[in-house]
Amino acid sequence: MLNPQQHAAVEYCDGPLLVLAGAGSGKTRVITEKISHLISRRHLAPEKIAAITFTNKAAKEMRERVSKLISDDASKALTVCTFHALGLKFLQIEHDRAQLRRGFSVLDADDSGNMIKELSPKGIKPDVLNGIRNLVGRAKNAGLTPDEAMAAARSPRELEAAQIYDMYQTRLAAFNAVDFDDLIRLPLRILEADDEARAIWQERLRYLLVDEYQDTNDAQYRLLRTLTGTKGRFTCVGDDDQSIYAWRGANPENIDQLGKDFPQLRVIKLEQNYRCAKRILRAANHLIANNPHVHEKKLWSDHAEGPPIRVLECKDNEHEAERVASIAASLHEKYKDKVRWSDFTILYRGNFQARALEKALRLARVPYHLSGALSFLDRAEVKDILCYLRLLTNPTDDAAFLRVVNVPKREIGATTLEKLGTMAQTRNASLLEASRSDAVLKTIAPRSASALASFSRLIDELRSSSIHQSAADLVETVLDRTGYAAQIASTIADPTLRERKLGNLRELADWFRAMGKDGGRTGDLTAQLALLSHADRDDPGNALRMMTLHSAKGLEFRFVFIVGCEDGTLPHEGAIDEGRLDEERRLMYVGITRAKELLTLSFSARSRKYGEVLSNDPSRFLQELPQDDLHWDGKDPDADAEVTRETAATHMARIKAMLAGGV
DNA sequence: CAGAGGAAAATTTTT
DNA sequence: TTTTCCTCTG
Repeated sequence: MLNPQQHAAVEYCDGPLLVLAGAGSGKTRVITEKISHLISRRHLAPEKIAAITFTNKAAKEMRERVSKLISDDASKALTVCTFHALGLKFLQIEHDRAQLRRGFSVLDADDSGNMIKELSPKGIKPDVLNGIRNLVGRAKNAGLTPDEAMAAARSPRELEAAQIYDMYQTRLAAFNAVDFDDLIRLPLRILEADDEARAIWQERLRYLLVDEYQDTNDAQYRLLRTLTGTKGRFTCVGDDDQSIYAWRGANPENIDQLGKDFPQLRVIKLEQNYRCAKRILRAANHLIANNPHVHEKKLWSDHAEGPPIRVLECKDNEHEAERVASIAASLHEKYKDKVRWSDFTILYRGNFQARALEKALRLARVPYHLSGALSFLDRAEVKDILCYLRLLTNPTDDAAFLRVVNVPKREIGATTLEKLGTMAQTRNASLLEASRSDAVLKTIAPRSASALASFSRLIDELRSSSIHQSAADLVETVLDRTGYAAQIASTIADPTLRERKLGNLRELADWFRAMGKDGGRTGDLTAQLALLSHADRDDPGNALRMMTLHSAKGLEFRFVFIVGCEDGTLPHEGAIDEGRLDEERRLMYVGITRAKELLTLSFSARSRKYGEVLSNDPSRFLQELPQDDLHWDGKDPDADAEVTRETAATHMARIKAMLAGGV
């Protein structure tokens, strides 16, 4: 049953709509119900509807939920994907207008980061390099061309970044490749400039629903605006309190921009929380009240009060991990029939924090699933094979060429490649083309030249056989014909490791099989896979989930642990230094509001960084919580059982004194 | 050109 | 402490 506000949000389809939806207020429900409503009551064809999310995980979940409301055929025709995936789809159809050739490559963040590094002065300091990457990304997200970025540069550093941006785009064009930002920027440029394309796409997508709207950046917002035209056939759902991506260019002010660009905008607030126990919600509201607010909203819940929020005070990370693991295990034991492992989650600020937890969970025999950390798509062997596929479908992809030319070892080293690179550049040819040319090969040492020649022959042979093969079969062929499989067999002594690598490659083939069910070119599938590079393994099963606070957004769990509640970790020290505490606070808010029943916060007095021991203060956010709802558990492990409540204020003072004195 | 061994850096969050 | 990168040797 929908509440009146949700109902109104679903029914209102005549103009632009903004839904300000607090945490746990049923916003995904509104979107899925609305899709169903548009199809069955408004008779809109499902292929003309697109629901846009920010993560693949959210897209997957939304598709699952909506498929229960509509027919299979309708579900298939519907577009449910991320902004980036929509951009990719656009470019694959409109590659001519984007001046890309079919089979263009999508570089992941690693590839593009490395390319910018190569274009920067060598010996550059890592933080300066990161600054450049940031500035380049910002220019792209603002929808600026390299020329515009150079004109807009206000400092020597910005000018340098703009020049690197220019070289970077030139190189991408030469490689027939795009990066993540281009997946938004290029479609936007085409739609804004090309009336015909705009008309086609506005007709093609008649209604847009955007989830997590507060995370849109400027380019994404313009894309939305351009796609929906002046009529504004869209529903945006967002929550300014859950804006946690400003660091990568998200602009939460897009929420206000909507009202300026669409004066007819209707705004509906969802304020009833269906997820959290009263106490948990009170803590969240209390915390977030410390942030400035443009849109006041008062979230309420009619759930039970719930138990106090536990705060675990620990000696060090290991101790913290052990306690969290043992509390989880005893809860699971205590409520055996009523609780599943998948009801638990442990959240943290940075992926590195998972390490200590993993160890403790293994020891406690708790089944867990790590989401987000080095997925199999990030593994070297999988990336190698993907680069082979990229090179096969896009012979000008020099980045892929460089990655695989000497894998497995073919005696093609740095000197040879440098020479090849210069030759290719003067002839305006790709590296693969250059290594096919006799004139080029003549200038290279005979041994290396013949190695290069046989490599290019190998690629050409593989390409001709690739035409008749599915992507999954092609993976097998590549493994076999390139000698990659043989290399794994001969060079890796450890049988477990060898099996893991081969298993990863088999899984890659499986992915292609699953993705290619409805057809699709190998090149297109490879590009799609680049977008999945993180965290989207299928069903983790009945296991405790561990993830960063960022990737927890949109999810809910009965039992939530947030570890590392220390100043310097959460809030992160960089954020403290730069005075960006609001976003850190929202991150904590997101974490707290994931919990339905039980919330446990923990911090440790000491932690090891690079082997060095540091002492921490408890997170300042702990003091911003309603102290009456907290239950402090001291360092003594026995205290984990049942502890007398101490007033939080005295306890906090004692901890501070102890930290100041000790260590 | 490849592998070994030692020095230096690494930890914020993601499409 | 662990991982990555660089240099040196065969």
